[in-house]
Amino acid sequence: MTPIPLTIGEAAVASGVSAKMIRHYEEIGLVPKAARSPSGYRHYRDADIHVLRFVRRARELGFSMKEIAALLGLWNNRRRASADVKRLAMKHVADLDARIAEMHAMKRTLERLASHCHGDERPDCPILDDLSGATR
Amino acid sequence: MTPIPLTIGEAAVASGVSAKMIRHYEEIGLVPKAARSPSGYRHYRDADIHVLRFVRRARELGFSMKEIAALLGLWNNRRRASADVKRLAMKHVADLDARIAEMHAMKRTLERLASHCHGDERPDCPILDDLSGATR
DNA sequence: CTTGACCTTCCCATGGTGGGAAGGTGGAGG
DNA sequence: CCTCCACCTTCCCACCATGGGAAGGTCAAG
Repeated sequence: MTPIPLTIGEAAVASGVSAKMIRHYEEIGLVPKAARSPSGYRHYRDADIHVLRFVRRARELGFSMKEIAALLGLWNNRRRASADVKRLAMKHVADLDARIAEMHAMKRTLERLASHCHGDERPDCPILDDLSGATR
Repeated sequence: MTPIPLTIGEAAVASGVSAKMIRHYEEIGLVPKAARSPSGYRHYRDADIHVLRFVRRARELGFSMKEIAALLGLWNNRRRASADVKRLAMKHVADLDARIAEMHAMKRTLERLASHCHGDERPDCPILDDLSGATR
């Protein structure tokens, strides 16, 4: 019943983080250095997989590496205040909002320009006119 | 009345593209190589500034460098079909839509998690629970 | 014992952008 | 004319997150 540790490839499958990225996360200090077998192979236990999954999930939610480092710190700190976690999350929501608004503005502009473009064989095109600075 | 060419710094101010980026655009072949003074200084005429402004505007609308290269090609091709421009623009709108949807999904998830987080001194926090894979 | 799948480290690429070092140029004021 | 400063040049490095691939070591199955 000794828990057999996983190799990095198995850990990648188990966590959903590529082996490349696991090494990278270790290198930049986001996750602790993995234990090594006598021959130098990294090996991973349940707790390590857990951390990797945490990182993957946070990436899926769009957190930056710095934010994830902070989240991992809070996760590992049993005396954290949930307010700190919430603040970090809401800050990220605000960032998302800003980026969404920016892209939405681009989208609106493009749709407006495209709606005036006949989109046929003729060369004249309000989209290019806008880009070239005409009539602005 | 000979048009005095601008230095790269002046071109940067006139176009809104930093000198760094002007050199970069030239290096990757996005814009043609600038003419040079005898001492090697790049110099820019109105037409060149026009191109740089085109690039800046396209970047503001979120087009990638590859897309901008294509747009510049169409811009310079008097026999272009406006349909080609429109297709490129609408493809970009679709890309924006996809990214917006992705970020919106992140936002929704985070808001839901945060709404269940009391955000006070206590350590227990549904946000961290979700990230750590609990109750999924 | 060979073979093939895996592991290791190392370097390079992406996409845009910026910082900065080391050295040359140009123009204005003394 | 000389000096000074702002500008120009090229070159390398950094970011963030990820992937590709080379060269060489390891392990297990056949």
